[in-house]
Amino acid sequence: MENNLDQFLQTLKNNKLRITQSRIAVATVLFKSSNQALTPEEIFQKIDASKKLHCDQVSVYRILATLEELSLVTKSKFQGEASRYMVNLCKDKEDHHHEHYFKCYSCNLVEPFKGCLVSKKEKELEKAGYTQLKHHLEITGLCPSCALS
Amino acid sequence: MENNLDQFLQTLKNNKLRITQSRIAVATVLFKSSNQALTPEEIFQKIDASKKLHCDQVSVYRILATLEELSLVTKSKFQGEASRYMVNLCKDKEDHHHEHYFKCYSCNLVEPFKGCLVSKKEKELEKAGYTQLKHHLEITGLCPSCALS
DNA sequence: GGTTTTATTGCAATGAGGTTGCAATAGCAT
DNA sequence: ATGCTATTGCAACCTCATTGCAATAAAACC
Repeated sequence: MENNLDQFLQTLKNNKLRITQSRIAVATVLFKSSNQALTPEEIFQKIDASKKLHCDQVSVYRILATLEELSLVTKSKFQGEASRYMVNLCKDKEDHHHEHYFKCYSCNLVEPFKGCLVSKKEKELEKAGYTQLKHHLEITGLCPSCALS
Repeated sequence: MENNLDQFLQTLKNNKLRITQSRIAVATVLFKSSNQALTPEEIFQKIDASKKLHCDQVSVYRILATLEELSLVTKSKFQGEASRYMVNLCKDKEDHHHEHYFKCYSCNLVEPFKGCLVSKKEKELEKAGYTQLKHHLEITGLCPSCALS
């Protein structure tokens, strides 16, 4: 994990961004919970609880925006809820450009799934004259382990 | 259109709800712009501009929620924007339970499209143990007429 | 190592979009 | 015309997020 974190921070340097205590703290929290997608609030709480550093919640928002631009984290958004962020563990950026996520409403598990369900429909629409199409898909429900209990 | 409005209001009565000036005003605005999907704010502005009635914005929210429950209006929601509402002109409720909408980011045209793109994926997920699946899909872009200009 | 430069941060304020509690009002059944 | 109660208006509050600006800290330079 340290290696991953170091690599993560190195990417900041490579993009001429500073390695600050706040950025280290956000990254560390994300790596420690790399199996979950966390909200800015949750990340802020974890940093605050550690008492190692004071980091404003606004800074968490700004840091996450920066990390997302560098594709170091992926953001998932579900209706009526705060956005959630995870470290982007996949090296291959292209391949990892997931667009769709499932979220369990019980345990908040977020998982991306590959293959775009909408691209076919988009091609149809393009033939009909629509342009600059974008889409956003959310699937929610109970994940297999929550479904059992 | 008057007939439609009367029918619309009759549905309220049939559900033991009162036909109030505010509800008439909201319904009238929706019928007058039945080719557009309006935000609560826009509906409020239009009522206010007519100066025929004072109707609080909170009431517009509440009225729209009521109308949606009765399937008299359909709601469409796009990321980072206010919800939009249109009169549900289709009589067949089942058939008209569209889930997906396209929205033009230039003219704000909203149009539903039939056929669920996600149901196949959902069946796969159900086989894998996921339950109580719901989804939300948004497509945005330029509609054919905005794409030309 | 000390100084300078400027990217980043903290703080306070603001914004959008929406909800809630409660007293006052207006539908409508009788 | 009266009474019951569903609706409304108002004020307050909520969540999630963004912005402006002065203070601070990273890191490049000497």
